[in-house]
Amino acid sequence: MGSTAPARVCFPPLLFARSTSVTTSMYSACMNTSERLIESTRELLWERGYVGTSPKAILERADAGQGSMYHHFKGKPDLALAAIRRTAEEMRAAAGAVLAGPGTPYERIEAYLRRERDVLRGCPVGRLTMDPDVIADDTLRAPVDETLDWLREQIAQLVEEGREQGEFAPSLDGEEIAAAVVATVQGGYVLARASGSPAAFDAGVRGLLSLLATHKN
Amino acid sequence: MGSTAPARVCFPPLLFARSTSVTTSMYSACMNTSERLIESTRELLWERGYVGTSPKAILERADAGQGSMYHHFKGKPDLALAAIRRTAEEMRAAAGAVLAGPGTPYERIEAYLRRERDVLRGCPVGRLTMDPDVIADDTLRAPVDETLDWLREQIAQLVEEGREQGEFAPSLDGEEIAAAVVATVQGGYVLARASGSPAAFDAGVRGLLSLLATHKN
DNA sequence: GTCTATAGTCTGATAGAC
DNA sequence: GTCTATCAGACTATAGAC
Repeated sequence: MGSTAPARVCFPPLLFARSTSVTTSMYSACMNTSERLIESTRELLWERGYVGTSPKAILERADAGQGSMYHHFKGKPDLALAAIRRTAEEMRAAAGAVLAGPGTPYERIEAYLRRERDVLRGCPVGRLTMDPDVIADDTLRAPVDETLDWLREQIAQLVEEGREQGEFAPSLDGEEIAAAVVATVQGGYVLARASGSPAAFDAGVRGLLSLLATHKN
Repeated sequence: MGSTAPARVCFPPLLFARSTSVTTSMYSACMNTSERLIESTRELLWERGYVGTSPKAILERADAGQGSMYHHFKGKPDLALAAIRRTAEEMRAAAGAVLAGPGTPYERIEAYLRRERDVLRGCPVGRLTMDPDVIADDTLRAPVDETLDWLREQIAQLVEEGREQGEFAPSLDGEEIAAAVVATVQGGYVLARASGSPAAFDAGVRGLLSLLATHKN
């Protein structure tokens, strides 16, 4: 067994915060170069966005040379695409698990809204919408669009389900409520980061839930 | 009267979209250099954020040389601060006018939510929260924080007023509803930019209003 | 006040050795 | 596969002429 051992993710990569600037990635020992490049890019895209992330910074964090990056990927956009797709997929899985979990439709929407989050870091998918180079490139924007669209659809179906079961008032529109729910989360990150505290995020979630709760029968 | 004529804003600078890339600013003829630098920076911060905006791009859009910028401002952060402060002030004035306008508390909140917006451009204040260099610098973050905080306070007071007048249910919490309202707007921009269409923004606003409306008596 | 010239660093990419 | 060397251009700032 040498350096060509199958890639195994030792740590759930984006689940631990990286508050300190380190030269060698904590997981550099247990991933191949391609994986390290993708994970480093995912972290940097989350922290600094696409425009604020340079190949040099990616390579330093991944502890790799220029050649490795241009061997595995066509360039910065190509590597970013791989990173964005993986982040989108991860978010879909995490949100899907909560939304498809146990409980009534209201309870599952509440579980999604109250789901544990690293609020001050923002949403790794949503933040990309503020990146001009991501929005300008349909290929980079697609995973972002699809993920948020999928999320709204899931919640809209849940609202419709709740209406049919009589948990929600018949007057509610599934797609509109879903958009309000997802927007409250995405906007909650904005308020939290502006104030430097998660309090505003939590307040927004409680506010929306208080409005939604009184529509239950 | 020469080039030292008092600065007069010919066009409400940020109210017309700049879809095309131009070398000379439309308003370059009727502003002094300092003003042009600030207005160019405001545009670029809105379009590309702080990290994505270079002094070179600012100077080209303002039709000014390096020397002018470093004469009037200490550097990029100093110029950005002036631009951010002005944008924050403008947003406060615009939102304040609607929130202090005619109508019941609900109607004024509705007017704020339905207020005409260039949705796909996003919020010139809120988008800065996704900029790592803005969040890392308390001086740059302050105007953003203060503006969004002020906005939430205004809406919270409006909700309290509506409760006292019997328009809203007593169970509603002003600060929570205010956070949900502002978050819905900020998150609406995210959804709209992801999908490339203002539809999701409008859906979220309608969803929130439909929840809030049935709390009226 | 405004300009150009210059500087040192970073960006994003290519070439070619090992 | 991975590395270093190299490159043209951009980034941010300073110096000094006008």
